[in-house]
Amino acid sequence: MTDLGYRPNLSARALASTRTDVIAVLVPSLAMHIFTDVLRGIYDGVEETRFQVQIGNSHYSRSQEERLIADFLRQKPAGLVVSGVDQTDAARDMLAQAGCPVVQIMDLTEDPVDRVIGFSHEAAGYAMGRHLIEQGYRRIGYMAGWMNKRSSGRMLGCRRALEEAGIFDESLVTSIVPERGGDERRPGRSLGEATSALDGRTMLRQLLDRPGGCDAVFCNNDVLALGALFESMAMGLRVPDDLGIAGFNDSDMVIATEPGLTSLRTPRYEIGRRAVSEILAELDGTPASERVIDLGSEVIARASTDRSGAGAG
Amino acid sequence: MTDLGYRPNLSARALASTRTDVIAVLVPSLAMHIFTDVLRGIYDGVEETRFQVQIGNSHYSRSQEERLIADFLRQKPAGLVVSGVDQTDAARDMLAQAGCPVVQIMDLTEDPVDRVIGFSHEAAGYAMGRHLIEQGYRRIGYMAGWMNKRSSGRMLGCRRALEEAGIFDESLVTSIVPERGGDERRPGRSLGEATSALDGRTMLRQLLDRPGGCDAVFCNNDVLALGALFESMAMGLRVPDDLGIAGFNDSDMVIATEPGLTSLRTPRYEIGRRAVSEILAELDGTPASERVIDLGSEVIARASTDRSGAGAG
DNA sequence: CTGTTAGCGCCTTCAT
DNA sequence: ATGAAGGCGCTAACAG
Repeated sequence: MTDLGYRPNLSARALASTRTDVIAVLVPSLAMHIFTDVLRGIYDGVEETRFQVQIGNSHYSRSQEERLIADFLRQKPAGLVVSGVDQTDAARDMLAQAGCPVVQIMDLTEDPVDRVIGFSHEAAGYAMGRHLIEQGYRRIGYMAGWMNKRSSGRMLGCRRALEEAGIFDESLVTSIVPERGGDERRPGRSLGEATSALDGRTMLRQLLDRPGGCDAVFCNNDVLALGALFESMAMGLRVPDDLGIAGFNDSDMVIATEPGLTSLRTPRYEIGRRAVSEILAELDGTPASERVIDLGSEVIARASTDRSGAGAG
Repeated sequence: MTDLGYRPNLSARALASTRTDVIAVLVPSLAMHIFTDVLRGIYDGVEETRFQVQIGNSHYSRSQEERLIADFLRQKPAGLVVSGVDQTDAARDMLAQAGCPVVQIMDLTEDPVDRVIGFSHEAAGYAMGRHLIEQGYRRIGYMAGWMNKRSSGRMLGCRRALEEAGIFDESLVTSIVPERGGDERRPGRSLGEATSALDGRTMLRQLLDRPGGCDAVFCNNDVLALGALFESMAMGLRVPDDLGIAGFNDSDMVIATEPGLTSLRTPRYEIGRRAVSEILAELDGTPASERVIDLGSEVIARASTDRSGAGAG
């Protein structure tokens, strides 16, 4: 087998076939580690294939997302991956007409444009709510950096669990900025910028100051949880006895905290990986799976919410 | 001004002009937050321009990097950004013949292929070494997740500072895997995977077990430093009195620890941003700056290494 | 089934 | 200055 060194010209091929080998990926942020993990899965998925990945950053703005979709579609991508299921109607229409596989990721919906791969944020929030209740916490707060459809879903799930137990208290929900149409900007800093651990410290103090205080807090991400943990230490609160702390994402940084932080493991890498494999399968004409693919999530219980006496001090 | 809605066909344009609007970016890893920040700068830099970004992941392998460069060059990119300055000779040759602006980033060299934008890791390591010495530490350890040219540079800089002070001890250097030709794999996990805070805990224990122990540790990244901090707490060591801890990168997670973690702020976002603007300038025919652009770095001293008595307990 | 040929839509050159 | 035309290298349609 001699390699003649022939390398087809991609531009010519693209022009003649009106198709490129580009898989376009739209993420709402590059600052949040959560999407970095998805991208890792996507890049690993296209490795050793002829496909290239192009990323667009919508900065959590639906209008910008709409523009990016139009731009990307112009290049006749081989496939399109978009984050979330709450696109504008115009965006949805474009996606439906894309003429290539389209995968929505990181959330679920009964009615995907083409295919959706993710997990239920509502179920995830519910599971964490249940976990905290089962550990005996009764004044459970929710701390969100700022709201979007997915983080609201988590909160709603948690709220449902608390309501079922008759212990929901509206005043124990705090966030930096509420959701507002999907085009909001967070005052003082750019939207989509990662919340910092400092926010977690601030918000924990807010929650503890509310009438009745709180004995546990479900943080919207692990960085916030880390901040809450340090604030507890600074205030002399014992975790998990005086205060339970739970995070979200189960990022690598939290597995070594002291006490270990309970968190919600989400299948970020797998979602990226799977999104690519579904696109490749669809291009091959072998779209194996269902249109709605739920990869689930899992509460990883650690010492920060362990009141059984086994792991707690 | 009426918009006729004419949208040139990018493939045809690329074919006719033998040029694309793609800026190709090569990173060694997508798992390390450090490169995510660079990418943010790059994406912000191309926003509102006609340029697209394509990312290649070399997984810290020079041979894979070489292949990716060849692949990218085939598409006649508008510009090329590569991480580091230690490419293979073949890769350097290709880059020199690229026929487009080439920017090496994240390090410095006297002899860039075209242009280099970064900071001196040696100087950064030296500065941190000096800082720890000035705070009165004498048994200073260095903890690297695993080695590459840049992390070795930091270590060498720190070493030089310690040698100048006559307190360097070879046995106080620890890492998970040594550098070995740039194509190494870390046993047990894939190379380029982020070191976890657990590694920081393990390595701190190793360092403390060495004959003579250690009274400060410079960690190769903030996640390691976080692990070291928690391990100290678990062992009942007081930071910064019994043990000084310094990290590297000054990531958002460390600014809220208790005590605050001293770290080295690096211009990651700016490097990405600047790489793009240099490419655009060169394409415009207005290559303003010098070929070697040093964006510097800065020790951010916090309580974790503060022995002045002011901030320490 | 293999071999040939006409575009794909733009850029660039050359003539006007 | 403006306009006409060839060709970039490949794919796909078609003829043999």
